[in-house]
Amino acid sequence: MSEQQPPNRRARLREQTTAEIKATALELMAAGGPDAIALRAIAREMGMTAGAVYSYFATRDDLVTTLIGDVYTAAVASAESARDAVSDADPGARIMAWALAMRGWALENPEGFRLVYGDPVPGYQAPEEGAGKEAELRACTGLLDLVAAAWPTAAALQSDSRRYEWTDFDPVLAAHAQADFPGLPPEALALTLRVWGRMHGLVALEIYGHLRALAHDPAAVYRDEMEDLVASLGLGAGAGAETETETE
Amino acid sequence: MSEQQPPNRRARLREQTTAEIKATALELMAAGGPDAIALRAIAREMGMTAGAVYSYFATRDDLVTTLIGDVYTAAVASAESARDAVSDADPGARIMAWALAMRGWALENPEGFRLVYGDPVPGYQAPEEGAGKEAELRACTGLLDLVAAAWPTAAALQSDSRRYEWTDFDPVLAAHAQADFPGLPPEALALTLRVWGRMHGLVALEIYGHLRALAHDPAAVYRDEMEDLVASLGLGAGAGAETETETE
DNA sequence: CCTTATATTGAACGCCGTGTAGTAATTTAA
DNA sequence: TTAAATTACTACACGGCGTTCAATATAAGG
Repeated sequence: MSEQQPPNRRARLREQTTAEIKATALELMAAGGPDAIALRAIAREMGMTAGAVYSYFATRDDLVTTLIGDVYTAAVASAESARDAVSDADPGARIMAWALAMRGWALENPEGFRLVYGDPVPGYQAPEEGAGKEAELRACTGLLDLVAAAWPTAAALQSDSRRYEWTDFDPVLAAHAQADFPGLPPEALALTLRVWGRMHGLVALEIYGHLRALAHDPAAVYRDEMEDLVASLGLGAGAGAETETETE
Repeated sequence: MSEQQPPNRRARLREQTTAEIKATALELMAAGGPDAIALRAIAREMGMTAGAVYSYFATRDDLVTTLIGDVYTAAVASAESARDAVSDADPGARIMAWALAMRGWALENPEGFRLVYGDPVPGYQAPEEGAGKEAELRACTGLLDLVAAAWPTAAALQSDSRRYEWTDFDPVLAAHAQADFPGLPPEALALTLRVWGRMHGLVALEIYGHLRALAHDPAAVYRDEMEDLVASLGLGAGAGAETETETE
């Protein structure tokens, strides 16, 4: 019970209660979907009144925004670590690792996926900036790293019918690309977004229940698709892809 | 005002009111998203009481299910007609037509897309069968037709690392494939689902606002991705792909 | 005409997010 | 230490939601 942090005891209690609110909200979400994130239910669960929550979050949407930032950040972090567990020498395997990590996270936290990539909650409007936006940018830069590593082999395989400019993209993302990968053309950024979409599509269909009724082993279909993606970048899947496929 | 149909005048009134409820629901949805589909709001708009709607739909979820069926069916029909407006002789262009029609529909009816492919409404659970399921199957068979037409050139480009059986897929879809395309292997069905996912991914990201902040011309990115898809099936985009790209 | 089925109303219940006034506790300043 | 200000919280109210139910009006069929 000895206080070690300089800040007030009050501030520590506040931080603790804030964390409990978020944790309770995530529990409710895991149990009943993003719609179950109700201030009254959270307060009830915590033995508080609904109004008390307003001392911590000005509105329910503020809480949801915070949760999106947390969940999204955790998802991206897990994808990053999965990717970095594979050697730089095998860019194809690194892409596979990222893709499988993202799908694995989505299957383990389907409600989190809905929260981040769907309509989180009735009437919610995502803010222009914040932790969620940062996590999204971090996801894109993570993918950009992968695409940049593949670019030497992928460039020749791209159709050159359409040209892009750096100004076609988000300034922050474009600046990051130019700074970290000098010589990389803006077309690589377009390819990054396409890769993102390709990784996202099957997972979104699966999480929202459109795939499970049609295919008994969505994991195999997804793996096939990702192998085709890696091949389309002129890379081999490498030896790192020898993992399970029938798992759920 | 002369009755021509044998059914009761009452039955006709019922049908008419049912249609008005659905139309009002779609208006509300277009204005405020799927969450705006509220029985009380519909009734208010129609000068009724909320309870009266229960004579037509046993529950709000029943209404939503009906709407999903209608909207999904309309979307698939528009994709089919766009596809069939292109000659059989150019399978690649037919695929492009389908993809662009689906994306166009999604951009014109973003709330409809959310209704069909997202969480339509708090706590909604999609039924196992019904018009929505039929529309989904129709979408898949429509895509299967496209993939089957591409199979002669696409087969050789597929990785043969993974084999599928017909029993890996929905029985109805598998039966349709075997009946309509004798000689087509089950791997083509897996490819169909992968194509579906690839067409869906970027659109889903765009509709839910993840792409607009990052790329100023999502249409160009999507078109690139679809051209790559067509090429990956061993097809050329053909002459039919010469349409606008900067449009919104 | 009379009985039966159906459409509709109005009120109620229990959820929800949100605001407000008042109260108790803690922090800060004097 | 005491007084003032900030903060956390409760209790209550408002309007909206889906849903149920008893009562009532209307049309259908015999």
